[in-house]
Amino acid sequence: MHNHKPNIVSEKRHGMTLREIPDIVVGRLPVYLRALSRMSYEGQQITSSKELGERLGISSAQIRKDLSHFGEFGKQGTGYQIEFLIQQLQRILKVGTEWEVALVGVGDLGHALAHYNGFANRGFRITALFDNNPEVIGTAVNGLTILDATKLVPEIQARNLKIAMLAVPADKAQAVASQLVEAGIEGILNYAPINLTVPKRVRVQYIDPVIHLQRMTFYLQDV
Amino acid sequence: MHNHKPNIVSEKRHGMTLREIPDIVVGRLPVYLRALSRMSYEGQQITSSKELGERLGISSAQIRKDLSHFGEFGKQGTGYQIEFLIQQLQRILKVGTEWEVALVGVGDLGHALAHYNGFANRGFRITALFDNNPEVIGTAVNGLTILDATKLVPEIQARNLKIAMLAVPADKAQAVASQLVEAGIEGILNYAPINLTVPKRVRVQYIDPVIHLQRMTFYLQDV
DNA sequence: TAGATTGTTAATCGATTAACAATC
DNA sequence: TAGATTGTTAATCGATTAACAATC
Repeated sequence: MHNHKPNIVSEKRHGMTLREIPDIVVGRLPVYLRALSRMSYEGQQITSSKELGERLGISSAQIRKDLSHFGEFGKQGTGYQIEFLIQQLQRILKVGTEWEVALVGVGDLGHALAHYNGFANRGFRITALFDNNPEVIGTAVNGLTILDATKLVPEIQARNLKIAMLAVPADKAQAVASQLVEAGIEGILNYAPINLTVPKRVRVQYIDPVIHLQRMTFYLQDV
Repeated sequence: MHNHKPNIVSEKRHGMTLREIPDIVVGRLPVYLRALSRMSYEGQQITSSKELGERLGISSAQIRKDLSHFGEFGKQGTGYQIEFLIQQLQRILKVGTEWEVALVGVGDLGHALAHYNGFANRGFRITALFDNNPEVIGTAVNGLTILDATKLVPEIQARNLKIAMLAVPADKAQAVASQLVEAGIEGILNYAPINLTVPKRVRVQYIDPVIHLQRMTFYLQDV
């Protein structure tokens, strides 16, 4: 049977009770972190829930409530020290140091991901590339040698990787995902336009541009 | 002031009343469509809300309720004709025919998107490429000539494009987005890791892999 | 001090689910 | 017919917001 209760996780010891963190709150924290990092990059030192909310199209109350699950990070009358709040969110999200990430599938998209410099300073670094195409195995992309996908399980185990990006064709995605699970991967970022079946302990996030486009066309006038 | 009510849209005339469709429901329809298309591709002809829900990790009641906003598409005792339901969802999402899409920024990611064959048959086709790099302007990618980004507004207007993908560096994204709005674009799929400010009538969807990764690491054990 | 903003509470609002009559 | 499944209702559950005491 499915568990239709929201996924929640215990986080803060609060007096004697343990609070639970709704998934939807966790989902907003990276967005807060990204906006705060931008503010910091632009030289700003302090912000308020009101300002941050206006930037993100979120109510100030929601931001304060979300943060309150984890502690008290602001000052009445003043707001939040941006650098401090960034540090706290990095700690909460466990992105204070870098996670090493495996990338499976080095086609066009895989190449783009391997070259992407947007992972740096945000907690991730691709350190292993896999493909099953004999013509590319052994070649280097962005300084990393592409490994044989048949060695995926032992290589990932040996490196103790916990996160993988999946950029293989849709009809290969489930088989590779199962291998990733076997190798001990606990989080999969899936670019294949297909729903994966994995054990409950493994987190899957989906990126499919068409899903986003179709969410927009619903609201557009037919041409 | 912000409008913090959920975005809702009138859709179905239901007796005398007009129903409103919550954003969150609209967001699930493309996921249903993708799964149904997969089932159809695999030769299946009929499904039920129970089966579809189990595939997606969603309750059957939710699927039935979501669909009920738009009409009655199933048969008691039998379930849903997959092809028929696909057609209905395509109509509702307005992806029965192809939308022409502009792509701005033909770097690594832009190349991958220009080559991606996952848009075909799902309602979208990239028909215009723009970049500001003189070395690539005029060259072709996947049969499309890259146009000068300084011509973005008149070109998009002339072609009457309504949707654009934004794959430029973060520090250029807001400026380009403003141009897209000026050109009459009504939906932007933004790959730059930054929040865009656009008029309310313009829909923005965000794709930032790091956001997804950070949503996963929250739940992982620190290494 | 006066003004601003936090963290939190309680109320409101909306989404999800259980249950079932209808019916294929 | 018996079994299965829909579409819908009402109840439950959870998320958001308004409001405000606390306090910087």
